Order: sequence, then structure tokens, then C-alpha cells
Amino acid sequence: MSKAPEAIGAAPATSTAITGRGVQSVDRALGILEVLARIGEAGVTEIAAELGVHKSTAFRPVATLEAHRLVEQTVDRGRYRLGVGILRLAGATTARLDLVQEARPICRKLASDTGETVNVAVLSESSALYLDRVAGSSALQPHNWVGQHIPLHATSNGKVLLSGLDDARLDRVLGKLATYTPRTITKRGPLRAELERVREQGYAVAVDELEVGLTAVAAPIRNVHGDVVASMSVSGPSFRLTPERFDEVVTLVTEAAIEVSHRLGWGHR
Amino acid sequence: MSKAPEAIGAAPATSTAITGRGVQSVDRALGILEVLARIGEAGVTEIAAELGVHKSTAFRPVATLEAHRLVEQTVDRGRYRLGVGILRLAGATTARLDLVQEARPICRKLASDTGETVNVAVLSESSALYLDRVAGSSALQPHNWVGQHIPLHATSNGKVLLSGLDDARLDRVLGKLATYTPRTITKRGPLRAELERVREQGYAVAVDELEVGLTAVAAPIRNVHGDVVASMSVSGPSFRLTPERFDEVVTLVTEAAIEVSHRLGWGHR
DNA sequence: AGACTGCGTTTCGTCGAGCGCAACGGAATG
DNA sequence: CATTCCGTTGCGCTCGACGAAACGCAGTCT
Repeated sequence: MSKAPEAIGAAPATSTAITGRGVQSVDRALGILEVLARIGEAGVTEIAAELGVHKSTAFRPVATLEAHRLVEQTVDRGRYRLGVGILRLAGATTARLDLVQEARPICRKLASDTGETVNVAVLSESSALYLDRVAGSSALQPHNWVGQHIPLHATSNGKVLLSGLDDARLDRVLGKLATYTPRTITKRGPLRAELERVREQGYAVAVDELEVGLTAVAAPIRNVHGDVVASMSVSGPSFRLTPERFDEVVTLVTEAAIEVSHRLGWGHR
Repeated sequence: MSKAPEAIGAAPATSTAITGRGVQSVDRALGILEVLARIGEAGVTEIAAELGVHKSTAFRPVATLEAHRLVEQTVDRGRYRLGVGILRLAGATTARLDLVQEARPICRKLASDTGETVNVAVLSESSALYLDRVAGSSALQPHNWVGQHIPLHATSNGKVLLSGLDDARLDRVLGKLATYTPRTITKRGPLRAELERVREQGYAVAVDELEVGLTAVAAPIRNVHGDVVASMSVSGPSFRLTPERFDEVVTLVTEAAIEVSHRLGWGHR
């Protein structure tokens, strides 16, 4: 796109260009950061080739990025990689990013789409701690559990949170598996099998396990490292959340959880 | 400056910006990121004032940054803040840092063995910069500290990092010793004594010095030359990390730190 | 209700900043 | 010792970034 003296008169054709793309050289500099994020370590020549520009065109933005500590040179051979300045910026970012705040609008939509109650929970002191709740449209609603500690092995949220732990931590977190209903999982073996299933399919279900007549479906919320940091669930009376509706609800709740995860920096794009 | 005839002699009001040489517009764009990191949330006009440039000169870099998700608009009022793109870059950064890469599995094991949170920090610009964090099993996570600046004199990690400096560098790094709790060390003399103790025993402890109720134990990570390049800590509530547990925790954290040091090439005979 | 103020955003003409080129210095490699 | 490949730098030309001003919109004052 160096020189294109073509078609000045063709106004409508150029409408495909995204309006207000911004500053070209900044765009390139950010492209450099993304290249380094993808490749990990690269020389100026390599970066230039990746962007399709001249060496010097790549070098000077890199020098500027280096002055701001966003990239740094490796000792061996003048190669570049992302620097600690990025981490400093990330610190300021996470300070502003609150899980509840980011999740809330998505919870609202999920509650609206399903008509059921949506909960967000994190792991805390050997139990699930409910951080937020958005009530569904129906009059018949579960209790408000915000701020309460809920058993891990008898809820969909709990299962999702447990599925993110390794065996050692699982053992420490799990105490006695209390019985709440005849369908509560009270043996370690079956619970481990259930958690493995949760990991595989990416969501958890609990039907009449904490309370007879109560059904819930939950999916994991992940941070930038991919760790499970929270869980989002849709819950309602079992006569409304029937197995026939599971497919639909599972899709909605997993998509919502993925969306929140993206807002926390997980995944690409 | 279009008009302004012969204004060459006039001193340009470049304000306090850290001018990195190279590409001007990139420099400004990165300045915008730093402004947002400092202020947290700002409008275009505010950013422009901060940089000492015209509104539109600030707006377009912002638009470019937004296109790369490095900044995002808040719903209310078109204000801007740092975006999730920063987090993705940060994830890529830590993934490529040798130290984090080598330390992570050991951190996981340490977190699992102690049940507490493990942090890895390096010295950066007169403060401790947290590179990685593995949450303990009782994941009561008030904030994610990764990327944050932490005072050096009031934390176990900070003391370890300071203990690796000679007197000249110590003076350069230490500013005013802020008071956070009644137990914070705020005088140079006692701090030097404390650092000497850290050097002798090979670990540092901080009880209620940064925050009442917060206790941490840290040990040094060394590179090939034996220099202290990072610090690894175990931290948790003071009621769980009692003095009776210090012996056990100190052993675990020092062994873990030594293991990481070995992986970085330290101590091979 | 109407004028006003302040915001983010857009347009436009000008000019200097950033681009491509080519040359430089240094370090591996044969 | 010649060669090759790298990051880095000086230079002239050109295009892209800048500043000024106008615009649409919201909230606010009178």
C-alpha cells in the first residue's frame, strides 16, 4: 500500500476501510508487541519480515518500546522479547478488573435468556463463596446465597471449582462429604470420576444433590493463565430445568463463562 | 504549531513525560498507557492535558490502542482505561521469562505443600515487582498482586531482594520508609540490621509489617553467579502462619528457592 | 424550555516526522 | 583472513500525523 494514485473518484468503494483506524506507526508498534507475544523472542529482521516492512522501520519502534521497558533485549544476541513494563501495566489493569463487575452484565443477559437465577462463586476456605447473584424472571427462586459458604461436592459451582484443583489440593480442601439428599455424592471415588467428567465436558450439573427439587448447571471462568478462578451457574427448580433443557442451558452458560474469561484476559482474539 | 512563526526559541512544554527516543507518536501512545496506569481512568481531554498535546493528538493513538484492545472505553461517559490486551501480553511475557517458567512447577508444589499463596518477585525500579503468583488451597484472594509495585522494606520478598544489594545500591534504591503498620521498619539502622540477619539466616520474615494480619516468609533465588535475582515467598493470614509453623515453612520455602536457583545454573560444582 | 458548557469525535490543510534505502561496525563462521 | 549475517545509523523524500476548528450529544445552569 505504498503508492496508490488510483481511483480518487471512486468514493463508495473505499467505504470498506475502517473509519478512524488511527495512527499508523502506533499500529505497527503494537503489532510488534503482538508478534513478540506470539513468537516469544525475535530479532529486528525477523520482526520486520513478520510485519512486512523494512528493517529500520521495525527497529525504531522497537527502540521506543525498549525505552519504555515494554520490550527488552536478551543478552546473547540483540534479540528482543517482552519486558517488565508490560507487567507493570498489567498490575494497573488487574487493579481495575473486578470479577463481579465484569461478570454482571453477562450474568444479566444469561438470566434473561434462561429465565433462571445466575450465580457467581469462587473457592474460599474449603467451600464455595457466592459473590454475585442475578435473579431470573420467574417468581419461584432459590434462596439468596450471596456471601454464604456452600458445600463444594453437592453443587454444580462447587464441582467446577474443584475440577480446577490438582489432587493434593483437592485432598486438603475436601473434608467429610456431608449428605444432603439421597443423590448427594458422598464417596471420594465417584466424586473424582465426576470431576474428571466435568473437566472433559467443560461444565458441571447438579440435580437434587444439595436440595431435592433444585437443579443447577455451572461452567468455569478462567484467568489469563487458564486457571479456574470462579464458576458461573444457572439454577432453578428441577421441574423447570429438565434434562431436555440441559443442552440449551449448557450452551448458554458455557458461552457466558467464556465471555467473562475473555474479559479477564483469557484466550486469544 | 502551524502558525507560530519563529517559535523555535520557545521551550516546548514537554511536561514530565519520560521521553524515550525513537518514534515520536509511538512514544506518545506508550505515554498514554502509562497515564492510564497511573490515573486508572481518564477521558481524551484529560489524557491530552497530561501529555501536553492537543485533544485530537491524544485521541487517535487512543483509538489505535483501543483497536488492539490495550485500552477500552467504560460504558459511562466514553472514558478510557487499560484493556484486556494488556493482560494477554502480560501472560505472554511471564510465559517467556525463564525465571517464571522454571519456577512455576516448584511454586505449585510449594503452594500445595503449605496450603498458602506463593509469590515470585524481582527488583524493579525501587520496588518489588511480582512476576508470578500461585494461590493456596484456601484461595481467599483479595487482589491479584502480579505486576504490582510492593514496598521493599515492609515485605519479606523486599527484604530478601534488598539483602542482595551492596550499601551503595541500597542507598540508591531506598527512598523514604513509609509506615504501613506499627510494626513496619521505618528507620535505616534497624533495617540494615534486619537485612544482615536475612543474609545470615538465608530467609526473611515479615509479620504484620505491610498489613496487620498478613505474614510472609521469603527466600532468595540466585543466578549462576550467586547474585540474588529474585525472591520467593509464602504468605498468608497471621493466624494461620503462626511462629510455630515458621520452622516448617522456612524449610520448605528455602528448599524451593534453592531448587529454582539450581535450575537457573546456581551451585553447580 | 432554551442556552450553554464540556465531552468525545470528525474533518481538513499543512509540514515535519517516519519511512525506505544504503552504508556502518561487530560478531560469529568458514 | 574473508565472508556473512546481524543490529544500528545517517539521509533525503514523501506521506502520514499534527493542530485548529467544527460537530453531535448530554448534562446543567438560568
